[in-house]
Amino acid sequence: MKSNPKKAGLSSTFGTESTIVSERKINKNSRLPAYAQMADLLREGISQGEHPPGGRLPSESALARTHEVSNMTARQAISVLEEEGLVHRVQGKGTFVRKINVTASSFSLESLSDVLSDREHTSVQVIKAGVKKEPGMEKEVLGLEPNQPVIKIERIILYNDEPFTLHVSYTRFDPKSPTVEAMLDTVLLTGLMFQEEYSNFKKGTLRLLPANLTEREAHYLKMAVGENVFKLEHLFFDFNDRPAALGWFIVGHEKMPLISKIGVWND
Amino acid sequence: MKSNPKKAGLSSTFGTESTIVSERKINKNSRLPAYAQMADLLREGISQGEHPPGGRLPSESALARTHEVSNMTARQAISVLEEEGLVHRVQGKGTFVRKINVTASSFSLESLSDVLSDREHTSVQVIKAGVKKEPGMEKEVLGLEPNQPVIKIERIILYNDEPFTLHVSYTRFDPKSPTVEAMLDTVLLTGLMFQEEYSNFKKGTLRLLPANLTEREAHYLKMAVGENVFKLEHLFFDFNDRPAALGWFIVGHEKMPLISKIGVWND
DNA sequence: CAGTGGTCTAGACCACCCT
DNA sequence: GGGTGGTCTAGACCACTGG
Repeated sequence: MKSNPKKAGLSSTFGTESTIVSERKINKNSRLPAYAQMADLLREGISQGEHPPGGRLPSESALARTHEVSNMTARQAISVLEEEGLVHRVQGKGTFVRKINVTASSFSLESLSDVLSDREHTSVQVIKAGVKKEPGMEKEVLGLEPNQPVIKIERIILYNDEPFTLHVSYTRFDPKSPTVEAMLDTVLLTGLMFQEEYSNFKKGTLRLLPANLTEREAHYLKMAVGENVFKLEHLFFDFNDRPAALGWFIVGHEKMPLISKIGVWND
Repeated sequence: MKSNPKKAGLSSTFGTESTIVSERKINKNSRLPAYAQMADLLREGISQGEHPPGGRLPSESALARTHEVSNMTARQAISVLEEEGLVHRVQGKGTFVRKINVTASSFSLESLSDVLSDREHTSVQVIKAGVKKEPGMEKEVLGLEPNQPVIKIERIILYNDEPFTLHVSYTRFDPKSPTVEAMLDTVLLTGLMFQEEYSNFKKGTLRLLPANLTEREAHYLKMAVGENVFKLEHLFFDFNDRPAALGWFIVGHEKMPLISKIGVWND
């Protein structure tokens, strides 16, 4: 199918050689599971206008009947499309093809992940690491008194020996905690950013912001002062639900493209 | 549980009144489905360290046995946690508790959606609308000759009569197309941004970028020149897979907070 | 009321992993 | 081979929607 590109416009859908997608059979001996084949058929049907945006899909039981599978299998097929954001179900009414919508999309950090999990080509360069005793807003966030110490680390993560991102973090210094070493490991070196994650944190929040490079940041990242970059703030909590570490990454947007596809992509 | 906050640290998990989460029964007469109750129990177990990060959950059949439900139901419970990003399954090996990881998160535009779908408090103010005949890079993207016309629209979306976002769009002008009106409707007024979406596009890509307000943008948005903002670019394709509309939104980051939660949040 | 999606069962067989 | 997740069946009953 995908190797036979043709003009598949709304009006040319029913040409002589084109088959009605919804009538194609599924092959139960294929390595591809029945539900996946069925999802493909439905997706193609949507793509070719057989089920227009806003329209209703055949009911689950009808689909199960025509494709000769059980109810649960048909349901699973539809679930695939639902997770892709292509359809949505309404109990008692039916399953409807979603109309395309910018606000329905989401952006993942996998491009960041791809780079950082590639240990072969990634290295870390510590700029500054030590105990900070002066007051600061980070202590407020971590629930500490102004005179309690925190661990501050600044480092650059390099990819192919080129600066990729700058990471600043503040971690609560609590020698009584058995997890402090693990936290340090997490925040300092390997954790948070490599495939083999080491984090012992329970939960966290992230916030993405637009920013401009400061002189200092630009220096370390070998970029121009004022350049548009992303600032990715993080705050992590330990298993006692106490804030335990906060910080942020500075990374150029061309190094971390945030792209999202919506609608029906058949490739 | 949630109304009884206590220090539930790793070492204080097995206090006198706390029960081992995994041994609590599910109530088959509850309005809450069995799989959801089971997912809650597992989530709580993870939250309290019963299943530490990196550890393996009991097998699906074991969980089905101990909770006295069928295999499929236990499986569905685990699927909930998997969709939440809390566990991941490996065929032949087991289901494992994910270690927390910044790069695993994703950011949705629902804060934007919330505002734009609130028709009560939203209005649109068109700055400029017309046919552009001069060459421009937008024509290249749309696959047009330099002298073919495009429709250009600039408008502000207001929320509670305050400027919320600036939208610029270029749409292919193709009077022969039966969908051109629908496209116009989509891009101009209601579509793309309100709950009742009208889009007849098949697919699209979005890209999020950091930017600084230009003088012109700042003027219309009543913000300061140079302020850090998000630029959300979009490109939509019609059902013939031809690029049909492109444009971008400019929106302040405080109006569109991009926040993501990761790990175990029990609330 | 009939039709829809949502949940659930008690099995079955398969693909995969490890020992 | 034994354990794991992945797929699948042929039903059942429920909750919700709309006429």
